[in-house]
Amino acid sequence: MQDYDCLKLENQLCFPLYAASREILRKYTPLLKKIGLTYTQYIVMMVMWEHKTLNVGELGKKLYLDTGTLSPLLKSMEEKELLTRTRQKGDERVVTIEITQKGMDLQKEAVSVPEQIVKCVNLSQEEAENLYKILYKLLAQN
Amino acid sequence: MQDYDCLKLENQLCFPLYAASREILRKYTPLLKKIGLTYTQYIVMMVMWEHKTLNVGELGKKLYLDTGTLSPLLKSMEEKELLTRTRQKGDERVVTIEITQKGMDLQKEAVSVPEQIVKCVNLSQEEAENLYKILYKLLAQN
DNA sequence: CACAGTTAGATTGTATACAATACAATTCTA
DNA sequence: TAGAATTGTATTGTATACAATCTAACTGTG
Repeated sequence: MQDYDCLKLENQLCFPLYAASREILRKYTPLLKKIGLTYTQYIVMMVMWEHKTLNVGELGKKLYLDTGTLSPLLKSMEEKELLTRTRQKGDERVVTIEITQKGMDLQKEAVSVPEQIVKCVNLSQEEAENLYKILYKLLAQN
Repeated sequence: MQDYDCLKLENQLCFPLYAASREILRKYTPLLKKIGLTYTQYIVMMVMWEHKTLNVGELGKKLYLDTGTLSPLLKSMEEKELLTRTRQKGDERVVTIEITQKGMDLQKEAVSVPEQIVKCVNLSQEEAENLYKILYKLLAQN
């Protein structure tokens, strides 16, 4: 006689993590659409706004994304002239990503996005900090 | 002179949520592959193991998934004979999902999955409970 | 220097997600 | 009760994710 409680949805920690992630993402989508970005493109831009130039591997490490996701994503963002892709002299295996002026200009339009998200996520300061800490602890285990 | 700190990746709450969700999912994938399931199919099975029969709408509400995801998913699970789909008599719009014997049998093989996941997620009891509570608070805001 | 091993990205194949739209069945209402 | 809304699913189109595989470039070694 086996106990299957561990297989109940409500006893899973992964499920609310997965569901909450998608719910929040769904809130971003319409806001980001106004400035012509998807969520994944948005987090790439956040890194690029801060660092200006980075190679594909470094970007992947920061975003926890592999090249199967990044390669086509970066290609399409290059077509939209948000960034450029150049093979690195000295080591042709490495592709350097650099933000363009057009990409930098987009930052001004993006500031309102986090502001609007905060409004519809009602966590106390303490809960938010706690969540942040625990999630980064999870991420550090890789 | 604008302050763009709110657009730094490290100041986002959504990003670690999104990244941690994918990291955990990545840990499930190889384990679930052994019993022939993907993660999304697994959470459908968790609901079906508990409820045996449910319609598409109810399932979507429990899993926070829309029909665009569920329809093809349930169809492929029917082909694998894990469940059946039947139009409801009395209201032909409703599709009733019912778990099959083969689907029920899979539960025995699945119990080891959460056990193995727990081993590679190192949170204290308190952190886990806290995370659980905050995530469900987020989910309740929809 | 030849070449095995490694590394950085790109490609392919499979499986989601979800917005937007479509559609058929049901219910409401003038 | 006929037509208008509503409801429950399905379909289409777009954009990821990631495992697995591939390929070109680089590196270390005898």
